[in-house]
Amino acid sequence: MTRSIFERGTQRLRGELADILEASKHRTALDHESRLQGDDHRSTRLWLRLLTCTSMIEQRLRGRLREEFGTTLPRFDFMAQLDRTPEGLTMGELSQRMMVSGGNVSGIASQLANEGLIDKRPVPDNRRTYCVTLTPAGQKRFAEMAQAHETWVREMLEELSVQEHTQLMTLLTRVKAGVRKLED
Amino acid sequence: MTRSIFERGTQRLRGELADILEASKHRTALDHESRLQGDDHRSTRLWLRLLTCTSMIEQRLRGRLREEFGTTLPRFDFMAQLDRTPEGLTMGELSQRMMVSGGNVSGIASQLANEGLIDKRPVPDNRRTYCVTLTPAGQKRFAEMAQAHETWVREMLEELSVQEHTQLMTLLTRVKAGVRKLED
DNA sequence: GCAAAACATTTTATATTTAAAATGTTTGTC
DNA sequence: GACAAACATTTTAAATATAAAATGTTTTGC
Repeated sequence: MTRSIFERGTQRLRGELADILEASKHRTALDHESRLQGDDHRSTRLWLRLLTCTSMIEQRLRGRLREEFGTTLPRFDFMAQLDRTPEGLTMGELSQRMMVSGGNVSGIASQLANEGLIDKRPVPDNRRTYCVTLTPAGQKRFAEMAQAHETWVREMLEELSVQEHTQLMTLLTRVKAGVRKLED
Repeated sequence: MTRSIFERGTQRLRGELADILEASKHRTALDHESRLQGDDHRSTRLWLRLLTCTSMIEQRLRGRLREEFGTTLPRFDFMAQLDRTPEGLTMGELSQRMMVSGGNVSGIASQLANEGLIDKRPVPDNRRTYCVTLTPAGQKRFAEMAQAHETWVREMLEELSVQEHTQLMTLLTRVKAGVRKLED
């Protein structure tokens, strides 16, 4: 594999890069990566690219969910987790899986409970925890949304070939493992 | 830094089975992907993997910025964008680059202005816009944070080889382009 | 010129999110 | 059994986020 032009490190190539970035400003939309400096480390570049991709997809999904189902991404995520586990989840498990704080889950749960989309019943042998499940109405509602959601996601990622999907998945597995390793 | 499950010691006196279950829980931590069903499309799997990676990195950075600099990710992002462009940015440009709403940028800007970290001065030939720049104090503060920030990001992504970095970057370029194409 | 449209920003109202404190509950130790 | 520690959850306060309305300003089309 040949070294990237960014690593040859001559002043001239730096200048060329600056020109390319400058020129592309006019046709390229602005995003998180616009904050990059010429001397930023490739890890920073990669992180901002990752953040940009996720933000773009997230905003598109959020808009669609609001327009077509009058709901939000976190509420959809909450219901998706429950749909996956019909036997129910505790608030703590939901918090962990959704990767948000416990207080956040509490708030969303009381909303969904008020709307009759989820059930929250005490567990006999542990009065600290609740078992949260989708109600039949919640299951029905989620099924409709899930289908649309999958269509939207496919639409956004269908540019990639099956092989590229696999490659990207593999690389993200490595990222995930690397970050997880730091969490102990 | 949270201690591992194995070091907590309070629940050690359970059966062998419990330990095995506990151990396997630790191996595969829960996250967004836990909601996946066997029949979910690979695009959905990829999206959730992407979301998980971004969330993990985001949470780590947020915690560090709070602990070590008493600030937040959006404020850091705001300052990073300004540091990139010493000639200044308008509120609208900041909103676009940070990929958040205009009202949001307004709020963060007035905070940072109150703290003397940014300057917001009117532009002579267009009274609708402001030119926002870092003050010298803001530049100094940002420089300290940026160095730490880069270290944290490198730490999280250093598992990947240079080649993997490049591959991942390339694939995310394709994702970005694919999503952008839908935005009109 | 002049009205209408487009623009840049702020304000408003509401919802989301986090960290941390508060509230009960269960477990471990002696 | 007593009691401290760990636990699961909710509540609180502050920050962040959005969408939409409001406020000025500039541009456009006639």
